[in-house]
Amino acid sequence: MEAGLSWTDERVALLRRLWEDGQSASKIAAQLGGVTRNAVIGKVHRLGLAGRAKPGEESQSVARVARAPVAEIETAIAVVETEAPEPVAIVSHRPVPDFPLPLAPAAAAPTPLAVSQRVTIMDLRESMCRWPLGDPTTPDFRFCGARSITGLPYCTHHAEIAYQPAAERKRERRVAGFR
DNA sequence: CCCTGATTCGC
DNA sequence: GCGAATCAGG
Repeated sequence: MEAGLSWTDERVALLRRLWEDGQSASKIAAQLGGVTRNAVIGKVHRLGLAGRAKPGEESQSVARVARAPVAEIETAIAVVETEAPEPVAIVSHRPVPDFPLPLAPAAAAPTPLAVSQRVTIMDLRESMCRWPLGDPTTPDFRFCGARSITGLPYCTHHAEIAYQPAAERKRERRVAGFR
């Protein structure tokens, strides 16, 4: 689904705005969705607007130093609602509720980690837990953000919830009354 | 190791 | 035109 992502006028416009706004290529790619930072950089060059922020000089549009990150979050949300590309696809692939399940796994030790960093998609990086917290359609939507297990999209805590043994699920399903 | 942009080059 | 791979750097 949504395989036809390309540089439409809208996407190019957004790219221009964000790039000139000082966003890094990777962040722009995340907001656009469906493209990598390389693609963004490549496009930026083709558009002939490479190289902003010279290390030695600059400071002329420092007026917008404190931009509200809200706009960025909104764009991210818009993407979630419409195409839901790579970076945010995980929001829907998990049929598990976003609250701790009431089952007691033998040693009920929920893993003592620095839980709840709560980050926006802007601060979410590849090595961070992508467990969604809250409503993706509201500005307060966050991701867990804790250190994720290498190779997995979740931290140890959320991985336990996400990847439950088949046996556990069967039991739950029966309890839930299915079939 | 995390990240950044720049460039090349096969498609 | 596009973007993965690669390069160069912080």
